[in-house]
Amino acid sequence: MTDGVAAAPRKLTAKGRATRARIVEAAAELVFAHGVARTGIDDVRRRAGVSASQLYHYFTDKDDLVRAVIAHQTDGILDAQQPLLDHLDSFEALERWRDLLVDLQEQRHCQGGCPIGSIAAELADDDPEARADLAAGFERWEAPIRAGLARMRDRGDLRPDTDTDALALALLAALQGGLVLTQTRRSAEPLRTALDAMIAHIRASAARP
Amino acid sequence: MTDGVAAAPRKLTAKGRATRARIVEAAAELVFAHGVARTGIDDVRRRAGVSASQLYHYFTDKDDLVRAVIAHQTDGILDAQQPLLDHLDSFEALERWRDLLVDLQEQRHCQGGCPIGSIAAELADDDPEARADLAAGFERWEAPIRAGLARMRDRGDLRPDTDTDALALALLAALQGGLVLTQTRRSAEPLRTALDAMIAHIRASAARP
DNA sequence: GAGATTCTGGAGTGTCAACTCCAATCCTGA
DNA sequence: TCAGGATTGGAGTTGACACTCCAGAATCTC
Repeated sequence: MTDGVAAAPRKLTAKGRATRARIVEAAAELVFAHGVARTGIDDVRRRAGVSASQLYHYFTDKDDLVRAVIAHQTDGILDAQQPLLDHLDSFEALERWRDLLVDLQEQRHCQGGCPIGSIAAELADDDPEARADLAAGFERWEAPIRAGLARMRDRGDLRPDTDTDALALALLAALQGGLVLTQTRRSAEPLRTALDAMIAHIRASAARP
Repeated sequence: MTDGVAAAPRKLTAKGRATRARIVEAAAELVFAHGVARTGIDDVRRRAGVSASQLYHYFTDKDDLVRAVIAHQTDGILDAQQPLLDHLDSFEALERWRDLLVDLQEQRHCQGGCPIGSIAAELADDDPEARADLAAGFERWEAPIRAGLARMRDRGDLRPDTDTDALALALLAALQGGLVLTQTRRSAEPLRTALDAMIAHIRASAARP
C-alpha cells in the first residue's frame, strides 16, 4: 500500500517459484485467447491447478497478475523471435522474420492478435501502470529492430541519410496493424501485405539498388 | 431466437428513434473510452438518461447493443473522414488525410485507439457475429482507399503494374498499428511515422518520380 | 375521441467474479 | 530435531452486473 512496488514475496522456494510460474503461464494463455476482462481468476486458478489462496499469496490482486502476464508475454515474444530478432540486419533476415510471423499466425488460424498489443488496446486508457509496462515492452521489442536497421545503414547497405529509427517504428506499426486486421479477417493476408510493403519501403533506401 | 436477425422493434416513433439513438451514442462513447467489457449497462443507462426497461426495449441484450455500436462507429469514421476519404486520389489528398488523422489523435491527447479496431482486438476471437460486423466495417473503410489509389493508377499517376489493392490494405494496417502504438506511448509520433512511411512507399510507385 | 400500441419508470432477481480468512501442512536452516 | 516461515485448501463474503417484470403514461391510428 505505502510503496508503489508490487507486493513481492520476500523469499520464494523453488516450489513457490514453480507455482507462481504456473499461474502466470495459465493466466497468459487465457488472456491471449480471451482478453483481460473475460479472463476470470477462477479460470486461471483451475487451469493452473491451484487454490484461490495460493493465487492471492503470489499476487496482490488481478491487476498485479496482469502486470506479471505483460512481462511474461514480452519475454515470450522476444524468445520466440530469437535468434532472428537480434540479427535483423539484412534484407534476407527481414524476410525470414516476416515469414516466421506470418507462419505463426497461420498456425494459429489467425486467432489471437499480438500478445501485448491486444492487452495494450484493452488497458492503455484505463490502467496507467499497465500502459507504462506495455510501452516498455514495445520498446524492448523495437530496440533490436532499430539496432539491426542501424547496422545496415552503418555497414553501407542503406544510404547514410536513412532514418532507421523511423523505419523500425513504422515496421512495428505495420506488424501491429497487420495482426489486428488478420485477426478480424481470419486471413494472414493483411499481415503479409503490411510487412511486405514496409520491407519494400526499407529496400527503397538501399544504397545499391 | 429462431431467426438470426437482431430483434428489431417493428415500428419506431420519432421519439423512440431518438431514444434509441441516444442510447447507442452513449454506449459508443463509453466503449470507445473503456472498451466493451468495462462498459456497464448501468453506465450507458445513466449517460443516456434512460431507464433499464427502455434499454431492453430497444436491444435484446448487451451483445445486440454492441453490434449497434459497431455500426454506429463505422458510420462515424466514414463521416468524420469525408469528403477526403472519397477523393484519396492524389498525394496531396493522402497527406491531408494523414494530417487529419494525426491531428485528431493529438486533440484526444492520444487517448482511445481506433473506434472499431479496439473493439476488434477485444471481441474478434470470442464473438463471431461481432467479428463479421467488424470485418465488414473495415471493408467499408478500405473500399474508398482502394478506389482512390486505383484511380491514381488508371489516371497514370502510379505505374500501371502497381498493386493498389495491396497498398490500400497496407495503408489501413499502418493506420491501425500506428493507433495502437500511439495510444500506448501517448504520443502521435508512431501514427505519423507509420502513415508517412506508407505514403512514401506509395510514392515510390509514382509513374514520374 | 376510443382503442391499440409504443414508450417509460423503478424496484426487483439471480448469478458470477473478485477477494478474504483461518487453519492446516510442508519445507528450510540451525 | 524442531521452531518459524513458506505454502496450501476450501469455505465464506461482498459487491457489481446483466437482465426481468409490471403497471402507468404518452402517442398513434382509425
